[in-house]
Amino acid sequence: MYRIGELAALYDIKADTLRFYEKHGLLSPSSRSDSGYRLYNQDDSERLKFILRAKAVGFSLNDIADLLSIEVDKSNRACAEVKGLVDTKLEQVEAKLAELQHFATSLKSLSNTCCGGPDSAEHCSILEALESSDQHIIAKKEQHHFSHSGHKD
Amino acid sequence: MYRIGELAALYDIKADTLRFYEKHGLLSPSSRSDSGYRLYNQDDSERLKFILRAKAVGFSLNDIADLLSIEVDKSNRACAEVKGLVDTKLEQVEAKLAELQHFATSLKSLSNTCCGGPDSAEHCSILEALESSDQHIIAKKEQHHFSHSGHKD
DNA sequence: ATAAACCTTGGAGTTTAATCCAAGGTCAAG
DNA sequence: CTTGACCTTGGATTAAACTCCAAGGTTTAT
Ligand SMILES: [Zn+2]
Ligand SMILES: [Zn+2]
Ligand SMILES: [Zn+2]
Ligand SMILES: [Zn+2]
Repeated sequence: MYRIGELAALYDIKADTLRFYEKHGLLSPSSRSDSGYRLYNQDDSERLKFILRAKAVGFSLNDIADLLSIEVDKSNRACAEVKGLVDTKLEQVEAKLAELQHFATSLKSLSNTCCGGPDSAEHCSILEALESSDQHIIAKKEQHHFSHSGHKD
Repeated sequence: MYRIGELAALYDIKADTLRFYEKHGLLSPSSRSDSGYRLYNQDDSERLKFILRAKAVGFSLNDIADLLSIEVDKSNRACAEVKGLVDTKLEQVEAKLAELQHFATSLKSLSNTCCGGPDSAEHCSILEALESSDQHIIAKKEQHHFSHSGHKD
């Protein structure tokens, strides 16, 4: 059993955040002490881990609440429905994954166009790309800024 | 040349959002009409595309402003420094990518544990996982909820 | 038995990223 | 030459997700 401060410390968040999650129906402590202190058990802790991981990958608390609260109506829902909800989230994750991969590729080629040398960035191809039409340069792979006239690479 | 409403329509955002980005130093129109209307050119449009893509993958506007505004001090910075900043962002993207992949894997095995059938989700393994220690079930791949006693799969 | 370090509640304040509003100026069409 | 769709500014409001505060109760350690 963890008190609120202990659980918060365990995940490096604030106790306030846990109270906030409780108020918004994401995570309630499974019990309270005689004096009213919140007491979280291992299941609560695992649930928090799930919430934080979902949050870390860009789900809103509302998204997460949807996902976690399917169970309220449990007996009136079919497995198909539940699985559908998870699969919808999965599709969203995969879409985000694709975007992120695209962006990583852009950044990688942006990085590749630059010599990374110690001289002035006056004619740095990264800056040239960011100032105006990045797509132009980002689209060309392995360019290694040949156009760089300000200094030798 | 696009007026504010045109550019906004092009990217399916509000004109207000463009004014907001301008106020926060992310994107200024390259010119104004005689009457003071904002006029955006193709470079502005490409820059907006970059901003929106960065935003879509989870960068805050501050992150994006950092990335876009390296150029202010251009001549006093070395290529190494500029490249370093891009590489730092790239590392962040790759970290996020890894988290997202982890999460997708979790969701996939969560989905796999469920039969997806038309019967009551009373004993649905997805719900069982979400109610308590998800990690337990999420860790086991290809489980296909054998423990499902509520109905046949 | 009295600090120090925790916890309780309710409510206010903060940040981010818009989004809306009011009062007015501009422009093309009929 | 007026109507309607657009634009301008500054300022207010929203929503999400915290974060902080005040006034007080509890626990633990000396
Ligand atoms: Zn260089
Ligand atoms: Zn460079
Ligand atoms: Zn089933
Ligand atoms: Zn199921």
